[in-house]
Amino acid sequence: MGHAVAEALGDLLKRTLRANLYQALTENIGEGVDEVTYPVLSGLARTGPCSAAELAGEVGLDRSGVSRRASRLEAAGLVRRAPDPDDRRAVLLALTEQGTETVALMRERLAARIEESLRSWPEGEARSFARNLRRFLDEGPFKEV
Amino acid sequence: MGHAVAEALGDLLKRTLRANLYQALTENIGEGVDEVTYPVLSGLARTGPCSAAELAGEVGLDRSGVSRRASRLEAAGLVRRAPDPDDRRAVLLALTEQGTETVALMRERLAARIEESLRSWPEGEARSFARNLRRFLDEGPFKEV
DNA sequence: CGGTGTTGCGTGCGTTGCGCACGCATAAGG
DNA sequence: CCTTATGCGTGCGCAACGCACGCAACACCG
Repeated sequence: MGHAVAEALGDLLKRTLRANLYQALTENIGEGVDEVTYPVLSGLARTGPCSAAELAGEVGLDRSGVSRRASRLEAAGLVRRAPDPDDRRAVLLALTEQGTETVALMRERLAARIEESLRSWPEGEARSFARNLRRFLDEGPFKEV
Repeated sequence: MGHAVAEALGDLLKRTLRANLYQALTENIGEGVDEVTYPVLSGLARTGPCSAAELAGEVGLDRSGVSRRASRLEAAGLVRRAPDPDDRRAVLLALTEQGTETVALMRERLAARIEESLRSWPEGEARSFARNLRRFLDEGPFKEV
């Protein structure tokens, strides 16, 4: 049982990484966002405005890497650097309106692909799969790893 | 529905990548295998003895990269380079006995972690989750991407 | 109010892995 | 036999990463 899930997860990772899922999703979406910068963009959408250091923890990257990626996104007009009013050292990264739209669009794309492939599933199974996947994430072996 | 799955998948990828799952699994396992070389080792276990070029397609890497990684694994005694008896240009990569044991051990580790976290699930749900995950992979949007 | 340690940020530097392309050895075909 | 194609390893340039430095701004304290 564990083996079956492990095998499937391995395949999932392999395929997503190999195929550069991000690359497919970021195709024709604009100049600044690519498979490299996307995680920062997406992470920023999850966290809301925050510092590069916090975002680094979120996306599992060094602070400097986040900063550099953010610079690219900033140049593309998707991310804005704003001085923290409470601390003049700090810089808050935030999505611009265009950035928000972009990440929404990409999520829409991904969701559409998934929805499409779930369409042929019995309603109940699709629902239980979604629920179980979420549960596996929340309680499973990757909870805190 | 698609959104829920998309969200969960995003989290899954994020966590596995961030946490360097490979790193956790390859801990204390020997000298030559690390999170970089593991995919080659694992891919070789799937394909059986084959050329670096084939393996490259399997793991989604350039042939040269596979060759270099294989060299490391070879130095560690986990992979063996053998001349192809039918074609003296060709080189077949194959797992040594130690390599086979290593990949088996790592899979065991991963499966154990998953098994552990599935233990608290109702038997039927765990089974259906495993089945649906596999099905999602085989029929889903990552089928050929 | 000056001084000292701390925190947050950007960036230079060395390291690492990648893909591309070259050269060499062998196979295949006329 | 000579030409073309195939398979392999490796040098090279590029990109991204983490580390560590320097600078600016806070915080605490005598």
